[in-house]
Amino acid sequence: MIPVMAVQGGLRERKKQQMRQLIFDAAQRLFREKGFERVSVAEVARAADVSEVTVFNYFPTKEDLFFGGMQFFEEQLIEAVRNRPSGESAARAFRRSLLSGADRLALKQSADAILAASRIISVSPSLVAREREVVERYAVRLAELLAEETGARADDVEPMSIAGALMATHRALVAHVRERVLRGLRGERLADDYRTQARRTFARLERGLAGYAVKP
Amino acid sequence: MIPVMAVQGGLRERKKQQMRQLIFDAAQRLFREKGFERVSVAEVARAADVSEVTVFNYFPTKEDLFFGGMQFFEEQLIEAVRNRPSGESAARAFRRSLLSGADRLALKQSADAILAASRIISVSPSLVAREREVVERYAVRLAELLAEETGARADDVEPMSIAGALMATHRALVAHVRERVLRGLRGERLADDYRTQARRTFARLERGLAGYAVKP
DNA sequence: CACAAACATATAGTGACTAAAAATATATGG
DNA sequence: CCATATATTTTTAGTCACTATATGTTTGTG
Repeated sequence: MIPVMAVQGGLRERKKQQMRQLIFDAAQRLFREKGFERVSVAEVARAADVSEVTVFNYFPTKEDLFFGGMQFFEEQLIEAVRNRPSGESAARAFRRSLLSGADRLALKQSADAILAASRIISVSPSLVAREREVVERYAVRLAELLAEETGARADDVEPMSIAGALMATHRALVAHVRERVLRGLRGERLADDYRTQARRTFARLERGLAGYAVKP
Repeated sequence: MIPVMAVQGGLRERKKQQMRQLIFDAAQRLFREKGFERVSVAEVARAADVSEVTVFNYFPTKEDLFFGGMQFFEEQLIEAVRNRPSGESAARAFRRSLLSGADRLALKQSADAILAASRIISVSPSLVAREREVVERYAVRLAELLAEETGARADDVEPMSIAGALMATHRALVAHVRERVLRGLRGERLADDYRTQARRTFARLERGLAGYAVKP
């Protein structure tokens, strides 16, 4: 007998979604109250009124309880490069995608969300490590895309080097914004600061490092 | 009473060195035999005939048992940038330091060491994570150096972006070499391949990304 | 040799994560 | 509507990295 694909509106499927949401919400609340490291998975399980094993059933690692189904911004960056108009370089598309996020940065709710997340992430080695891992995965994907488009050989270093450089720049910008938000910068001034930094850094990358930090 | 700095040749100090070496050697042997994940710290302790707590006394994490007191190559990269001759850019110094390691790569013992290490690291998520962490630490240090030299403001993105780009390139080269070594490439052909890749990638970084992957 | 400091060990515990089996809920064919 | 297959949850038991604490042991010093 062929197993039927779970019906969208089936009770079982709905309960699963609810259960997942229930556990996730409980976890998020606890993390915001006490920080990531000071909440145990057992505690999350108790708060959601399920067994510890069930938590691991929905979220394979504790870090997943924090990042949840978060849509990573890096996804957009890759899509922007993939769908760039002809005549545009990969770096320019990457830059464009980064800058297109600047407007949202001015919103109060964006800054608040960044603030809340930064506070929790920055003091947790395992969350910081997870972020690094995620960025690296996207760097590899971007490198694959670049390799394909430029017709580079599968083991050429150039695509990965450039993908890594672009992702490193993205990360540096994220770190910068977090720092600024933690220091209270908000609204248009935050967005402007971000745009300025992004433009300056990309100007350097696009123009090349040959002229950077030449010893006098 | 002022505590006297431990005498170099004191018995206590010597025993400590020996103990450390004993534990480290036992760990290395086991890792090479069975891989990193399939060796427990308790196992290392038994092999070295010490208590588990003592192992953690000398090596705060299991990963330290693998990397030990390894002198990270990244240290040299930063020193090369710091001590570069006048007229030379940071990227050029970085490149020079990377290329200066090419000769050693041709040595059989280098390739063997790389092979052994790659095999163990690549299949261990925690060792891979540790490597990422180490590289990031050095990227931050390099960024600090660049910021100081260029007189950038403490929170400017540019230095971290460029340091990240350089370190990403270094990592891409390392990944490439490991791949090649795993596939059996050795000696001068390995070194030549490395040099070629390094030169090509740096040519791109130095010339700038504006002309890279421009969509037709 | 006596005594203080450094060091090793035993013991007990926390917390993330896994394997396996039993219990419970849901879907489905008749 | 019921019987049964299937999915999901829970219980239980365990592994492993790592920590805290108390206690024993060794080494340097006056």
